[in-house]
Amino acid sequence: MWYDGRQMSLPENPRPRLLRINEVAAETGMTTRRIRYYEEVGLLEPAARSDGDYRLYDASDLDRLQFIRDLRDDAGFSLAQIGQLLEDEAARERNRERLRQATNAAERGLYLADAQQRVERQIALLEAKAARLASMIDEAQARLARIQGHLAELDATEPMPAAVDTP
Amino acid sequence: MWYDGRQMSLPENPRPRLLRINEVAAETGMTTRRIRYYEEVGLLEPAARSDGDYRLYDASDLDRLQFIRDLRDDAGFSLAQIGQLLEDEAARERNRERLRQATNAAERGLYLADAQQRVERQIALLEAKAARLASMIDEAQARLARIQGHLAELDATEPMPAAVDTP
DNA sequence: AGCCGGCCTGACCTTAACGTGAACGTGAAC
DNA sequence: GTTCACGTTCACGTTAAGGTCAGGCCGGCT
Repeated sequence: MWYDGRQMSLPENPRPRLLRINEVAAETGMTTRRIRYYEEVGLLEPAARSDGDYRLYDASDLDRLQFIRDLRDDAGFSLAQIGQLLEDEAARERNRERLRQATNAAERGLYLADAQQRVERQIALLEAKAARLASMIDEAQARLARIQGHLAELDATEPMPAAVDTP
Repeated sequence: MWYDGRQMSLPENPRPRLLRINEVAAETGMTTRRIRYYEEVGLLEPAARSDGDYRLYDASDLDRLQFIRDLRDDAGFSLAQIGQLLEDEAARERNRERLRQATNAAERGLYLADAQQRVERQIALLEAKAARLASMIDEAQARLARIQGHLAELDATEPMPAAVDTP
């Protein structure tokens, strides 16, 4: 990649530091297979490929992978749902490019408005899930209260539930 | 609320009205196969079997099924995790029996204390999940804020994003 | 007694989400 | 230039969570 010293002219590059799949796996705690699988089902495309077709990931790919894992493990979404949440990878690629050479402000505005919509949808879905969870917690607490009520009732009529010990 | 078929003590039996699997399926919106599968993996045992080996479910079974579905669909737990949450079915059966002939108050107290512990564990797990979800929502809102910040920045330097129309 | 739909078990089929090689190319080191 | 760990694709295996018959009993009605 760099041995060909040419190109990437312009005012000094911030050295993107692309990672190969094994490093990504180490950093995210996922297996390489899993990362490739996510690509296979369209969840993320590596930022680039090396000369010899190695996958090369950048920081945004790492973030995306973490996000996918959170959505799966914490929020419990299926990969299909996650795919919908993240919208299609093609659009992301287009946007990535569009932003990179964000020639004018209008284009940037379009991209940002799009991103805003997506994030808003994500938040809505997450909040819906959180609401359902909250109501489950409410129910559980109601059950707990009833149980504790019964216990109190017992304690009132009985002297001791014989739990500590009586020599 | 689901595992205590208590009350109904003494005077006149309220005719338990047991349901066959198809009725349960209709009421819960699940398939019969699914209900049998949950039994197969130890999530719930029907309250009884008929003379000819038909599964017969009572109200507490219905509640438990609903609870299982909530845990799966809303909270996103796997059936294995749900199994752990609900503790083993054998214990439940023992408790059901223990309670039915709740001879003395001390026994009732033991049962209730056990139930209390279980519900407390359930609540803890649900709240942990809710917390993770909440932090994901926070992150998403942070992203949203950043995007909106960029948009505001654009609006400030640019006259119009050309969205309304200019004749 | 016969009917017929519901129920039973058992067996195989399916899909999602990976795991586990096989066979072969890469690339930085020695 | 050979080595050897790492990478690639392709293919088949596996587990969870059911779906879908098949063949054979119930059971309520006539």
